[in-house]
Amino acid sequence: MPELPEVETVRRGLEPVLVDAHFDRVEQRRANLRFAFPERFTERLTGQRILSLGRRAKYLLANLEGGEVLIMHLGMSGRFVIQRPGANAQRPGEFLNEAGNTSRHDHVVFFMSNGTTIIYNDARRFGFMILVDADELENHKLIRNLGVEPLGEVLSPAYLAARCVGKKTSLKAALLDQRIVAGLGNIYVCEVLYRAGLSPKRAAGALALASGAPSQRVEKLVPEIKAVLEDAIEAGGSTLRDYHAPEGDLGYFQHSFAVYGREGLECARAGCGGTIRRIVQGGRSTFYCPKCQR
DNA sequence: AAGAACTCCTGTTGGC
DNA sequence: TGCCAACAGGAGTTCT
Repeated sequence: MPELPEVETVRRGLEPVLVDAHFDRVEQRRANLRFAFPERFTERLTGQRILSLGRRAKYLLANLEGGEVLIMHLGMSGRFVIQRPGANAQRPGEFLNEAGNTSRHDHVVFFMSNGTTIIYNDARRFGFMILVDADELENHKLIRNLGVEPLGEVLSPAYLAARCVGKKTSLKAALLDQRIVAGLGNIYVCEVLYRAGLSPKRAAGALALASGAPSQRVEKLVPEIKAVLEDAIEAGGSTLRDYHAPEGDLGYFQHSFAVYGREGLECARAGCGGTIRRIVQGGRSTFYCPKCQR
């Protein structure tokens, strides 16, 4: 499901109900998601107070008072649902499928000391939760190879050019590579390349000059990465199929897509007149305008 | 060693 | 209407 803007929206939704609360009880309803749950997962959480809820790339990081960090990843279909104390126990209608029930995909339930119940639901089970010592977090194999946060100062044209020098892989694949820029996913890469006027098929190495210095292309690209993500966060992320923020709110950035999901439609760029195409790169859909993205 | 292909899993959708 | 292949916001692992 979620790329950086959706994960950040989820983080902001969970923060007020998680931070400073304790886990009164944790229900773990299966042995694994994408990975096995940690040993004694529920025992290690129970009674712990959450000091803060952070985000790195598409990972949510709950810092626990006892010194461990609960790392949560939503995969493709993971989501959190918050039930307020005293609220009708009925799940929000938006979440009900034709059978009137999605509870078979409710894999983890947090019962918090402030009375809220937080349900982790994940139909495809590509998400996961693990626990690591706070001191080990930066060295953890899932974290240590992540590239820069796209919204931080560190992502500059010079950085991206340096990371792409000599790369023969496509610009699309390079931007999806979490080791280079951490947090972009399939939708936002398409949107970024459109805004920057760059073909997704172009070699990533074209972002650097022969000297390794940033090219004009990357000077254009980097500000668009930041702008698209900021716009999407501002909009509460994108709602496709079944994505919801934890309170059930819908994001609305999907109404701003210029290319994603728009195959066959006319390019919206003034004076372009091209037609949006869908191609497959690395087994995933890429949407772009062949006329104005070069 | 880079880059591409394959894999995990379930639900929805679109074409016949 | 029903059936079934294609596709879905991710990314670790395995190949070439």
